[in-house]
Amino acid sequence: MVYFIEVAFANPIANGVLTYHISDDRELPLVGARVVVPIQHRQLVGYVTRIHNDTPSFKTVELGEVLDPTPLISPQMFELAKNIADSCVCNIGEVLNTILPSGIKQHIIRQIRTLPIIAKEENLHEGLKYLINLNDWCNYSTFCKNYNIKNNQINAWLDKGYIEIEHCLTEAQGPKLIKVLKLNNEKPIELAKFTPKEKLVMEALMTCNTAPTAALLSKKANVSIAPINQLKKKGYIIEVEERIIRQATNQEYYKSEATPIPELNEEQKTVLDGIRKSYNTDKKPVLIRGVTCSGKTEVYLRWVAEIISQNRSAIVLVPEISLTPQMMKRFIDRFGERVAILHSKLSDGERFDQWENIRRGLCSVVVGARSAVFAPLPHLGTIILDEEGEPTFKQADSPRYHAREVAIMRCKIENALLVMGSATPTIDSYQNCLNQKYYLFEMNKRVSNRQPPRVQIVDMRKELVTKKQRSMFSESLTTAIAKTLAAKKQAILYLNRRGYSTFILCAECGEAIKCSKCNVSMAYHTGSNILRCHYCGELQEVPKICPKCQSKKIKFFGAGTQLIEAQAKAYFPNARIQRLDSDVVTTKGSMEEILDSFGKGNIDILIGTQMVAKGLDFPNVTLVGIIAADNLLRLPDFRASERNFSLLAQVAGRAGRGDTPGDVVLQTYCPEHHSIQHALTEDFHGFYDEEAKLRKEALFPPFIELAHFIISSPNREKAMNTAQQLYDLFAKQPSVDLKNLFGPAPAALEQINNRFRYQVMLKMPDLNELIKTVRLVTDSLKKPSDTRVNIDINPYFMM
DNA sequence: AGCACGCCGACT
DNA sequence: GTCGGCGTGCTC
Repeated sequence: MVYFIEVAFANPIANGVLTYHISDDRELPLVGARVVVPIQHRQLVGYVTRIHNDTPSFKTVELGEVLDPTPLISPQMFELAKNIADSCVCNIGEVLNTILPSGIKQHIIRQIRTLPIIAKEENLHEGLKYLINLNDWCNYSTFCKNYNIKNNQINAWLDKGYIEIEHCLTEAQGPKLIKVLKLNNEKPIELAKFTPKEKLVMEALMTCNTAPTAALLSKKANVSIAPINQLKKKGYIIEVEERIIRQATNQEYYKSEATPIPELNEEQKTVLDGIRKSYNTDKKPVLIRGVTCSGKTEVYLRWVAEIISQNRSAIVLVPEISLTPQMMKRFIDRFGERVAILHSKLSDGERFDQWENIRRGLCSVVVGARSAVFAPLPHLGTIILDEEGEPTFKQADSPRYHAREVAIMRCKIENALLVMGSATPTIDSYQNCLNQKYYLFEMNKRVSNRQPPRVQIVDMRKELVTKKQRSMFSESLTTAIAKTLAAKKQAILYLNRRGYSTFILCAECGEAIKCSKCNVSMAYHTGSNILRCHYCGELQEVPKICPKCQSKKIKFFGAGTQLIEAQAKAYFPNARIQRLDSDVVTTKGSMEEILDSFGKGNIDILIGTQMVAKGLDFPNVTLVGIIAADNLLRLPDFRASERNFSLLAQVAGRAGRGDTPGDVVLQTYCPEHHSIQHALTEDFHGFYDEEAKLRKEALFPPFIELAHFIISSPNREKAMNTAQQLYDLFAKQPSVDLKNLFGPAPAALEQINNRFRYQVMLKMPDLNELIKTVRLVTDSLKKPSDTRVNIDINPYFMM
């Protein structure tokens, strides 16, 4: 019997899968295993997606090496990957590639070297001379690039037999090994034969509890490395390789202080009962809507403890792990070494180690950001999704999955329960509660009956008229800060920087300095005194004269956190002010350091972006100032109101977590907006009713299913034509209602990284029907190879 | 006519 | 992604 193996790749090649055969003397690989396969005259790593014996209509090639005798992807995870590929309308190879940590993945590289025959030749190419001199394998692509060698040149050399090319697998990150020293038990010790230094070394080694490295031992014995090497040579000491697990968490910061487990209040008990009931019956997802401070985290902790006691495991998904170190701390305090942390700042090696430990069942709890939903835990019992509405749970590039939807699918496959929580659930999830797809529990009481903060709205339009100045601090905010400082309390100033960062403008012609590739204003960074594009990362020096009108009147404008910081320092020269944003937090530790220092009261005013909004709990903070409460609303996005409401509620929740009630000063140019009005009182239901009505009228999710397409190309014509073609194909579909098909139109960001972008949008009442139609149409779309079509089903970012 | 370059599309 | 094929356009 001849078997055929279907293989998928990380980049969508051909129609997603290619078919190979395997000779009958070879063992069949398992589905999900990685394999090396020849593709034209190259080799590529792919994933086995199907094994069958229906002879295909085309000629097949023999399958290459099987990399994983036991697949890293379990059958359940493979099933999950299939579901994701289906619901995101993407290639399963892309999904499998996303599921595996990058540290584990090898890839194929090509190498080149010269053959002996070449010695007879004269007038050799510089590149060949280099290779002869090197007399070893050399990386193919670097070689071609360095000497600007074209493909036909390589082929000519191959024909003449000058060179040869080989494909080989790179090393995976693998476990980290260190060399440690041990006594050789087979060789009896004769003290008389040792020199004095050697004696010191042996004594030191014998007092070690764990095998030391050579460096450690030399330090301990207070000798140089030389006597150690001598002892190794004589055979008294042997060197062995030992695997170490890289330390992924900052132990110092997370060291527990053994806080007693708090009693649950009635509300918390009710919620926990509800979770338990769903788990023991139909396992419908549970949504906890709990106001800030209502004690959701304690409910999670108790629930996870119950799951662990049943010998099952838990995944806890939090927005972005670095944003909520306090949440991590609480899980580590409660569950200690059984907790694995997965976050974006792990190196490939650290990630590999964590992943491997998880897969072996050494951890019962995984806390992590979006991609932790793929953590390979055996016996999964529950997934917890905290802050369900956070946009970071949606992946921005392919596969454009939402962690919530993946969690739902995974729980179904593994017979586990999804528990979601949020102070401000998305309209989508709340609607699902109303439709009985989720169970809803509400927590309206604040733990230990803390008072909600007093909120004051400042209409910045009036402020501008009366004060006629461009300060970002209103009268009310300045007064409130002064009062807070006088009372020796702390303040947080929050700024949503998006679309509002500092940029540079010519006062003469009004032209902003724009990125040459993306056509957006470049952001100005005070520290490095340089301009940077937020979309492609391009750097540029601040020009002395305007590139358009040659005027020298270049002016700084806008209000990033840096400007706020500068203004705050001017207003309050005696206050200790610290900025906390992604520019400051570049190293692993500094976020924790800043928060630590803030917690200890060494900072009076903390100024920041999103980072200060999430889950921070500092009792001494009595004032929160929101600099511009309506920034988000200017984005072309149907979820903007929802996000704004949620952000404001969260930021406001930072005030008054101690015994004194807090104050919130909210500065805005549109105080009447419903997202701002309801945020005042944390009135989710009021907001929900209004927003749901608006969404229903405008026909946006969750009242319809939406597919969004970005068509991009370096060539404007091609992007436009492909977008038009896509529109026309949809228009021809009987299932498509023309009044629910939009575009083609220029995308909100028309040009990014030298690519022109157009968009098309399609709405349909039924999700499965939508996915089917999108798959059908995009498969039949003929497009130039440099033109890309990004598909996003129920998008979160429509830029 | 001969060659260089760039675009297109097939790859199992 | 990557290479070969082929069409276009320029030069001798």
